[in-house]
Amino acid sequence: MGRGKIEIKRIENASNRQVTYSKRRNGILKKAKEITVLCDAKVSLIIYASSGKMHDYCSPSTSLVDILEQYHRQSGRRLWDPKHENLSNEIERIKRENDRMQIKLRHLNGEDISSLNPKELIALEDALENGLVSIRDKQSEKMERMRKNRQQEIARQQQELAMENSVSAEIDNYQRENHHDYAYHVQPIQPNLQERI
Amino acid sequence: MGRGKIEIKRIENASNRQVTYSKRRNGILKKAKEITVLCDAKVSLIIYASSGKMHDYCSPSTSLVDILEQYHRQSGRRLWDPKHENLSNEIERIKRENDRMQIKLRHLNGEDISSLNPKELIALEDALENGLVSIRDKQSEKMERMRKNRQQEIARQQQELAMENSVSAEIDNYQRENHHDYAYHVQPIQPNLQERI
DNA sequence: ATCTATTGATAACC
DNA sequence: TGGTTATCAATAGAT
Repeated sequence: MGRGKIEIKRIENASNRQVTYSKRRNGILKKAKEITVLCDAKVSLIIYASSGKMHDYCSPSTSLVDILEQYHRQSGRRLWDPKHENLSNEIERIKRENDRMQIKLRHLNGEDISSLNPKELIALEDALENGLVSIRDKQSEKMERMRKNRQQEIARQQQELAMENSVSAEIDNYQRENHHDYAYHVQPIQPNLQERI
Repeated sequence: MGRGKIEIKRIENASNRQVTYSKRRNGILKKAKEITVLCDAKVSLIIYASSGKMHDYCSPSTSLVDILEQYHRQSGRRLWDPKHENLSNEIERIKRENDRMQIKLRHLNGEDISSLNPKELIALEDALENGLVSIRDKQSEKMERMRKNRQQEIARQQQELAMENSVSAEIDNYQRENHHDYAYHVQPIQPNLQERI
């Protein structure tokens, strides 16, 4: 229906396709609304453009969930049971992994180890020892680093002090050598200059 | 469209309504199919007559589940029943627990411990030490038990042997004291009785 | 978006 | 239901 007849096959021109999509989509939505009003029908309509944009209609007085539940009952088709099953399996898988880890943790805490054979006990002992060793290594490494930093800081402070002392000494020298009379007047005003710095 | 224009409102005549429903339903289904072909659209359409009879269409190359999942993602509306949500929450919960345990295990192995503060490191060290201590305790306890069992077994065997010896001795005595003549006849028939017991 | 010639859908009828 | 047809509605192509 239009200026010319068209074949029902994919419209190759993308822009034409988009225009047609938009017009027909509105048409279908309108028809859906009409049939619900005219005939007391319940309609659920979901349309996706190839772009991914979605439009939907659901007759008033119901919800998509209702309609899908009815669909589920009437068609016998399982819409979300497969998903349920997947989720359940996933839960089982994770729970098993959980249990394994829990047992491992308990063993590492020295609990429930009666069931272990001697070989397993030795492996467990080794694991604990290795853990302990690497933690102590890291700790002493850290200590060492801190000690070094502290040492460097002390050295730095000492150097700073030495530098300051030498500057004071130079000032003293300068004053003694070049300004005997002047220094004589000044000193009482700042009696312990070198000790204060 | 038809011999006369109609108002879009519920058709009161039930039979007319049914006819119109049937015709329009086919119309919508046809339009749905057309738009999927013409425009690469994905369509899910479910229609219920007021009688309860259902008709549906879903564009090929997808399934209703796919479309509903996409709907779920895009609209954010919850289609899945609470059961689903519960399962999802359960999975999240278990996964979090899993992660926590995984981290703990790695820490106990001495891995990824750079992020721990000194207090945590000390706690970890203590935990490892406690584990080690209790495992070694259990091991030595087992050893002790085995040693004791062995000792008891030896004692039991010794006692048994002593008992056997004393029985032999008694038989010898008996024979010597009460049946000198008889024993003299019998002995050749059962020559080594005391050794066999 | 809007227009409109044309096709397509369908209301009334059988 | 299923078919016919006069009429209305949707829309293809153009602007």
